[in-house]
Amino acid sequence: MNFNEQVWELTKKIPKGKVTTYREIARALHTKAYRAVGNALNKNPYAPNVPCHRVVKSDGSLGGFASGCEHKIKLLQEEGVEIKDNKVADFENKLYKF
DNA sequence: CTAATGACATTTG
DNA sequence: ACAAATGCCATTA
Repeated sequence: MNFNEQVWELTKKIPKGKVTTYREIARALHTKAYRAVGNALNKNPYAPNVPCHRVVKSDGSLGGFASGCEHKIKLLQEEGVEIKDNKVADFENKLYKF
């Protein structure tokens, strides 16, 4: 319960034009449950409230998304994040650290 | 309470 | 470098 809320709160804190990884979120929560983080975002009852599309995998790939990763790619590009071959360009540069 | 699952990550083949 | 297997944590059935 609390865990998911924490995940969503952190996800909400991600500034526009930046991205983060499930691992980073888990680390911010002082845990290694990147799996659970993915699960939390998957449920994501605060769909428009939480920009889950800014959360990507550790290698910069978008990972899986509920409404098609293609749409998320477009959203990220709108926010200024360039996507290259299903991966974030300048990933380390755009990566948001908590 | 036990078992299965997933929007992951890391190590092997 | 790519594909498959294994490990992880919290949630859900």
